[in-house]
Amino acid sequence: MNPLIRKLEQFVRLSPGDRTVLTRAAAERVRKFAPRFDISREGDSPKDVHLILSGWACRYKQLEDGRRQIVSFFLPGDMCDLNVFILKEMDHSIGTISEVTIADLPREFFDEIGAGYPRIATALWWETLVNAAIQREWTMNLGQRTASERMAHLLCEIFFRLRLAGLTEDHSCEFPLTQADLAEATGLSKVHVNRTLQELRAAKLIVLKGKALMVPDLERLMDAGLFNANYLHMDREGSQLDANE
Amino acid sequence: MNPLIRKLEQFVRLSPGDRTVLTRAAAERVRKFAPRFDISREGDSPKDVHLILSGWACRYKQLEDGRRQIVSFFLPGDMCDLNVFILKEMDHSIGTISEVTIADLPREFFDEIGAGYPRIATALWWETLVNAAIQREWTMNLGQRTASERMAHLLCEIFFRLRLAGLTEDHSCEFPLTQADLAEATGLSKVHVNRTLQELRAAKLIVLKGKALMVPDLERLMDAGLFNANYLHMDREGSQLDANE
DNA sequence: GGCAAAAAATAACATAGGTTATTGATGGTG
DNA sequence: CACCATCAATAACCTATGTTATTTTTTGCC
Repeated sequence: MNPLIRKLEQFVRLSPGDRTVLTRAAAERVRKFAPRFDISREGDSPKDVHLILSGWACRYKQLEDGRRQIVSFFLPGDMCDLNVFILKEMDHSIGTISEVTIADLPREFFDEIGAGYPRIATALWWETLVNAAIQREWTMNLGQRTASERMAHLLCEIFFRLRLAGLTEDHSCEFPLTQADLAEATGLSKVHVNRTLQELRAAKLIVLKGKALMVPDLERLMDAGLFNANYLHMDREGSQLDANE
Repeated sequence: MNPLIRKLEQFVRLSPGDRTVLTRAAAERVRKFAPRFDISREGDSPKDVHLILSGWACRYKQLEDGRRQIVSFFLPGDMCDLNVFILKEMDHSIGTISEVTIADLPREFFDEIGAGYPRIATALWWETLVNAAIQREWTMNLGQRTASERMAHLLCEIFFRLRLAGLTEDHSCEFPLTQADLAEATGLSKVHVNRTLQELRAAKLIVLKGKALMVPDLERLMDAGLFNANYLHMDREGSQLDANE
């Protein structure tokens, strides 16, 4: 099932018609990319909005001297900025981590949504606002948290987001990031990422091996990362009303 | 003149009618706040979109143990997230730096814009996308730049943004931030902010005294901060077309 | 125009995390 | 199934930035 629909339904109730439109859009113009491939580069002219159907990707920025920062991850069901196409150039690059399938959503798709699908429009605004909140939380993460807090926080975030898209199984999830990726995302060195992961393992907070992550006790990992899920805004619109139904 | 209009006009051409609507909206429901006052707090239910008419404010987040991070600055002409009111709670606080005047823009204002003011709608999307890009750049800043690069970068960003809103004068601008504010924004300690500013002063990159900043040579400060203004997307929509007019 | 509070400056010392280098484990592929 | 490449682990050493404390300067205010 389409992870975007799954995710948006956590926030709004979609009608069968809403679901059809989203399913159709995600089926046209599908592209597949190998791992470690750039889908688009800083300076490119943005054309479509990309929707991740499967696999993990990231946005990153690079300084002239080569320093690289991953500024966000794209997990299945995530979309890059709505309306990007009004900008002249991309200010960052988008690259795959694992093998990735995307659907390119053209301008017209969003016109259609705006005109006739108010629930989807609201859900997409929610997505946009949550993405902004995530980016703020990363700022907090890099600015204030220590290495192990930061790592724990990032792992919590990924786990929550995957769960929302229906991609976790009990205490586990897929985890295709290398320690080098984690270093670029956390602003730590590779060596220190390694030390930090050992620390989290020693504290029995994570089991990370191969391309799989297990979180035996999410509450404890959240505490270790000073993680508060508020910023993911995982509560259904008007859920007060639902309670009265 | 309204700094929002001034800013948006850098991106789209507004009609007299557009300007009237914006001017009117900025004149209703105006509130004034003392320096160092919280306009809204994490956990509050967002009601209106705030537009800064004058003064400086910031968004910040705080950990239970008191560590605080300023995640963005609001300068005159800036707005907080469009459509915030669809979320149940704020995930951050908004506080003033200097004395601040804001206009509260209600939901209905945005309905009106969506229905009848396409140029303003586009301009507001542009604002939203630029704000997202700024937040990504802060992530980069905190993750990869050294203390002095980071400080130089932040000062460049502020200077560019003020200039866009028509609030610089030649090489100078108002600068109400304390070193403690700069520390919270850059993720550095107060002491190190002090050292870093001295360094920039010694290199004749800035003259910072009282509540005023002077940047004798912006190019050199940009180099010191590895600052590339791309992410501010300060190019007019369809400027290719304009060239043919 | 003098006083209290805030802000900035300076100093001495401490440490989290970075750097460079080497080795060991995994895994994809011809 | 053997080889090369990538990834992870470990070690020794280094430095940018943090911490705590004190002093000086600036600012706002009665």
